[in-house]
Amino acid sequence: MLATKPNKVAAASPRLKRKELRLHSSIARDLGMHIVSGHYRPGHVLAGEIEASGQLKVSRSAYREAVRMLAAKGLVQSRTRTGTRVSAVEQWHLLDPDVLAWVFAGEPELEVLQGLFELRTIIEPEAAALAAARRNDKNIGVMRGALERMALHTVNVEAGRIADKEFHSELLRATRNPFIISLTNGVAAAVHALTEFKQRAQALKRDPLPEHWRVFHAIAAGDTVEARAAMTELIRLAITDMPVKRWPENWTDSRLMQD
Amino acid sequence: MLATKPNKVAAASPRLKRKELRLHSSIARDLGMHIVSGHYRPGHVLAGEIEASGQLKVSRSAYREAVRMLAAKGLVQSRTRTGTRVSAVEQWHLLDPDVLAWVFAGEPELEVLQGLFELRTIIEPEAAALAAARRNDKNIGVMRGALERMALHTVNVEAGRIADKEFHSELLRATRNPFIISLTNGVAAAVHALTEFKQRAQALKRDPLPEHWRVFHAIAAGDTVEARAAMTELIRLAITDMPVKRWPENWTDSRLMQD
DNA sequence: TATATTTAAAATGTCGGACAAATCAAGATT
DNA sequence: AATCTTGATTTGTCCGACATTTTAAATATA
Repeated sequence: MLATKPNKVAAASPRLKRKELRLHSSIARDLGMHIVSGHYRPGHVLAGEIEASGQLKVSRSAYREAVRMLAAKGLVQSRTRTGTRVSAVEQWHLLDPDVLAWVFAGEPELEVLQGLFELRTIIEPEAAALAAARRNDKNIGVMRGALERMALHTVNVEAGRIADKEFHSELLRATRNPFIISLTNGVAAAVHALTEFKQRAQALKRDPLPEHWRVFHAIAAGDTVEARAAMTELIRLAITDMPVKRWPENWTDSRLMQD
Repeated sequence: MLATKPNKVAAASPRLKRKELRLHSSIARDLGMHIVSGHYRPGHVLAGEIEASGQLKVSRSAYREAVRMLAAKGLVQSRTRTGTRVSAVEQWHLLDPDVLAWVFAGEPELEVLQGLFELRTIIEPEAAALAAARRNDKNIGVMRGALERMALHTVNVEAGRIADKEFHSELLRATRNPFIISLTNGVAAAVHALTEFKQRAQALKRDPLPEHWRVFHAIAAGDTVEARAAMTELIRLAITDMPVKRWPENWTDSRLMQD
């Protein structure tokens, strides 16, 4: 502990690896992933603080702080004497960026995939229309830059996927609607994980750039109608790109363009 | 503090008053409301844990757990040596039920009101259409019951507002989309606080029941087109009911029915 | 026997103090 | 001038104790 001051050899250390989470955060992440993955089901009562923290070899304080974080995200609920139990799925804050990322870190179930695309189909075309009406020059610049980097790297590598994420984030930011912007972080995280998931299954054959540029040009031109249509098409193509054998029933019909 | 063991006299105490939050939760609530209300602005560094917990007369542990909860909701970020600072608004999880409730507990700013209605205008008509396509008998029963209680109490009293909230919650639940359902708790909390806000300003003159029944009947009949239209109208009326002097510019035009 | 009351237990909640780790700023060294 | 060292400050972690709440068992009571 003493006299072993680490010398400064590895100064330019490659700390790009991971975020180096604090203890309580990494406990929350592990526990959270176990919960959303179904390992701990709703209604399940976690081990008591003493036992759980003992098994994890951490202090009760750190463990409690982790549980507080999960409770803040609606995943668990603590009561005296009863213990800490996993909440019903309806209580989960599924749009929380962390929760969403945890959900899509594993192999998301078909219904979940479908649910996310459904939400995107509802939100993003209207968001694109709003963005077309309210974007400023900075928004346009960031979006163009993101697309150029996306073209440079392709979405088959991490840098390209990050650019993709930034494009969508900046688009939502251009709506000037704080609630829609708040969806950004969550949905962006999910889409990011999702693209990774797609990549795991198979390299993307089709080039997704053209539909992105179409959305961009519509927004840059301030054409709300075209922006809405372009975004609808972009999401439709993204759905077809998913390595899913068969979407349930007549899914896309039952919802879109009913009128 | 000592030797004053409270006897069990007030056994049947009227604890219906409040939820009797735990210490850490009430600290988080107070701090959170100060943050979202603008009392602590983004970038502001909170007092150190020792000082802050000392001023609040609570232990450092309880204070830290409160901060963890706020961090889980994206309101603050803690770093060693730097301290705990209020995050940028874009980082806030505005759709978190607690955060949303805190925002609308005060006098929400016009832009925020506008943002929420904008989101509802986008989401809820499509949600109503989905609900019409996927609702089951239980959904219909709950929604009918909620509307009947709403008619009985009117939205000018708490019981009526709760019924209103349940109607919208059950509607979103009927979409069978977990992400949309997750919006439930948040949006419902906001609408609830909002109706209270409206009530504070003036008792509602117009009876909101007819448009609710129209949505209900459309969903019960499985008519997606009518459900979408009815919900659009319901929200439009809700907007006109808001005690707002003047909505910014040509707000509703710039967005809806552009095509 | 059935009911009500009391008692005991078990879990989270709160407290206080101590030390560790990280990080920034200023000072010392080369 | 640049680098290294040192120190100070703040959050992070650990530990141990007690309080509070709630459930369940035990006991007394009708």
